[in-house]
Amino acid sequence: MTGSVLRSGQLADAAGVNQQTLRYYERRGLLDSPQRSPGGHRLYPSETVTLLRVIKTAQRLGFTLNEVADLLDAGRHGGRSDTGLQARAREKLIEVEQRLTDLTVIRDTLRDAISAGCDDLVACADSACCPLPLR
Amino acid sequence: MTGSVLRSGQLADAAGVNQQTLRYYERRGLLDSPQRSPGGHRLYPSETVTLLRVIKTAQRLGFTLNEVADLLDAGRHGGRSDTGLQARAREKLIEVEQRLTDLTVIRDTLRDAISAGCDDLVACADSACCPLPLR
DNA sequence: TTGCATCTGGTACCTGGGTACAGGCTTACC
DNA sequence: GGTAAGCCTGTACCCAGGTACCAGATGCAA
Repeated sequence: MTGSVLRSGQLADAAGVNQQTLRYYERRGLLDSPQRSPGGHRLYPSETVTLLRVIKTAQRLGFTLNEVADLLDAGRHGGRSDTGLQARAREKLIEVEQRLTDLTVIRDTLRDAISAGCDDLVACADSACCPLPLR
Repeated sequence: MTGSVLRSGQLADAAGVNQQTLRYYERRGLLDSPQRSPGGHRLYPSETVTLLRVIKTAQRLGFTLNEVADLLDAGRHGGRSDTGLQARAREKLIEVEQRLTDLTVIRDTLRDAISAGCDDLVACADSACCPLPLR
């Protein structure tokens, strides 16, 4: 069932990814070098579609491609929990929470600037009542 | 009081910015080309320190340098409110709120993955009970 | 066998926000 | 007027995550 083979265009279509991106991921170590046809064309096992979905999911969770590559490696040769997904997800969660905090401050500041009626940054810098944190 | 003149190194120090960044901002249109000494050295009016603070503040609020440049231009030749800070801050607020929503989903997903004990992305992709949105 | 779609490697380019370096000129201070 | 610090231009490079283009080779069906 999963034994079929895909050419790069088919894989790209199936995974919703640009064909160049496949070669890029191969260079980055996210995809193994696939089998080749006698003429040199790449032949991917169909599981690669799943792998690409995994990569895209991890990216959406905020992992960089380097981190995704590490994560896949850790999975491949059964690293224990200090390098596995659990530990890394915990670290990433902390990063995401920090970013949420920062963005919340930014949102509140924008709201303050809007309700204070600020309409010119340079003028605000001279005004004592502007809510913007002009350092 | 504000009539003094700064050389680029002094301005960079006063504003907490790299000296190359000043030239970069000049190229990008954020800073006007300053006066020059007879030998060609840049001489900035001391108000430029304030301007740099304004730029840094706008950046912290999530505006790109292009947007900051527009914002400064709008302030300079008194554009009315469809191009002023008010309108742009409202647009930026919407972007920031969207980003907050996205990041909240990401945070919740990370938390789910952690509490479900996921430790291998590829294995999770085959498991029906994994909470990760492997599309 | 012809003809078109697809694929190849290599290289260059993109956005965004800078930073680094080289080789030469200017300025400031003693 | 010597010397050291500071500044000049131009160019190249960095990060991340791709995308675009090229000429030439392959794959596949009729």
